[in-house]
Amino acid sequence: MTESDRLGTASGGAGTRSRGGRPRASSRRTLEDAASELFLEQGYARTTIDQIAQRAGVGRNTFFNYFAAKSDLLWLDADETISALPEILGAAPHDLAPSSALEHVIVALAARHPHRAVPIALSQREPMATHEEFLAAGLARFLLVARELADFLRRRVDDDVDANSVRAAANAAAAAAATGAGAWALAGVERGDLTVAVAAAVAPVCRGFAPVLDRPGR
Amino acid sequence: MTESDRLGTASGGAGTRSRGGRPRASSRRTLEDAASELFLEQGYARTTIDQIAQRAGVGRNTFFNYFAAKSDLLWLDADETISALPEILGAAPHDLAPSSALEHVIVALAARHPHRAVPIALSQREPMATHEEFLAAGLARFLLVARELADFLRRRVDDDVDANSVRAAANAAAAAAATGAGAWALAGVERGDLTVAVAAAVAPVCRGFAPVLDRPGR
DNA sequence: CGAGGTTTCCGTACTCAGTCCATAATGAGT
DNA sequence: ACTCATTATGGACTGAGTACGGAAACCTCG
Repeated sequence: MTESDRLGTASGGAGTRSRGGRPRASSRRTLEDAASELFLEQGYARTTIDQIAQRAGVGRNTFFNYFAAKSDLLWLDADETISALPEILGAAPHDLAPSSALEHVIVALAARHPHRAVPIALSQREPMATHEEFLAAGLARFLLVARELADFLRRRVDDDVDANSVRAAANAAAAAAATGAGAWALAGVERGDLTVAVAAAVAPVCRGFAPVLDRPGR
Repeated sequence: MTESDRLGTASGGAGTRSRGGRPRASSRRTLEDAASELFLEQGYARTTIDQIAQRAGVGRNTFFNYFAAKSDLLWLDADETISALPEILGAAPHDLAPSSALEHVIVALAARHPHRAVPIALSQREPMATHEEFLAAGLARFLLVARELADFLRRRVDDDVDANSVRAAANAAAAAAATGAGAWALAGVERGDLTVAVAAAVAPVCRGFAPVLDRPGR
């Protein structure tokens, strides 16, 4: 159950198998491994889904049974981390002001990320089209995180706080976090700690939104 | 020259025609109009590039001569506004602190946008895939704006300010602006002023980054 | 006027991601 | 054994984006 429900994935995780039905073969990991190998050998752009499925010894349609798009393969590690966000949101201490809680959960999420997991698309020379595809797929992750952050904030904030301000805070903080994470990922082999990069980027945003979010009345 | 160079567009504007060569037919506007009609009639998803080209009385390849992707048609108005950003950056008063200048230029850009121009993809019921395609294409615009803002900031900021902080500020401010613009676009027929929506979203970010950006030394 | 040169236009053909559908396989529950 | 739910698989299809080659239109220089 480590890999709860993925993103656009057609319910890739076998978390909630009600009962019955043909059991999933272990195709998911096989597909991931085949894709990783091929990406290292030929790069992402020059690897087709047919090749991945063929090397995994599986039909082409089975690929789409596990992944909604080819670009999902570029975000496997990030998805793993992101899937822990709800748990982190639930465990956030209640004595923090909303702006501080926002900063806290983002840093906690970054701390959860395995240190070596940097997307394949960045560690290899890829054509520009691949880079754009990578970013577009990342946008979906960004929006998912930002939505969860906004919901989290909305629950913690006084009722008279503008809903648009809440979303602006969540999106701006998420963008700052993404910037920090991007800088971390693009740094050389001796990149520092992801947590500090993210924290440094997010802190100013949360400070700026503190007057807006933290108990404007009372 | 109103429409300088577009985004991925294969140099759509006839701004820098060195000399010679077959003159462009007036295909660009014809294609835009044909696309608008078809989008209203059938929606974006159910409209193929073949149909657009055919209605415009033009070959299919000519379409890609003017637009790099189908999704570019969803951002024509926004691109028009964004193309004014360099001019706005150049005209920003020099007596402003960097964080205030950042806020100023973003609001000025929003003020430049025509009040009625809201993307077609939002004013019509479209399948989710279209929405995602729309957002992915918007990401390219976002990154373009954020990069220009970061360059602008880097020029205005003291040398000892961390480059990553500069990019975080630019990205967070751009994300806040995009959030405000999105809320504005999604609001009903009686949406208020884009400028105030963007200003309200961006102001806290700039306030938060002020201690980081504005003369840390001296 | 003609000869390059350059750019746009157009048709054709191709690759490949993603969708749809019908069918078989595999197990659980009864 | 029978049903039901789920997965696996194969085949066919759509449509975006690319590549290439050649024709048309206009320029400038001789």
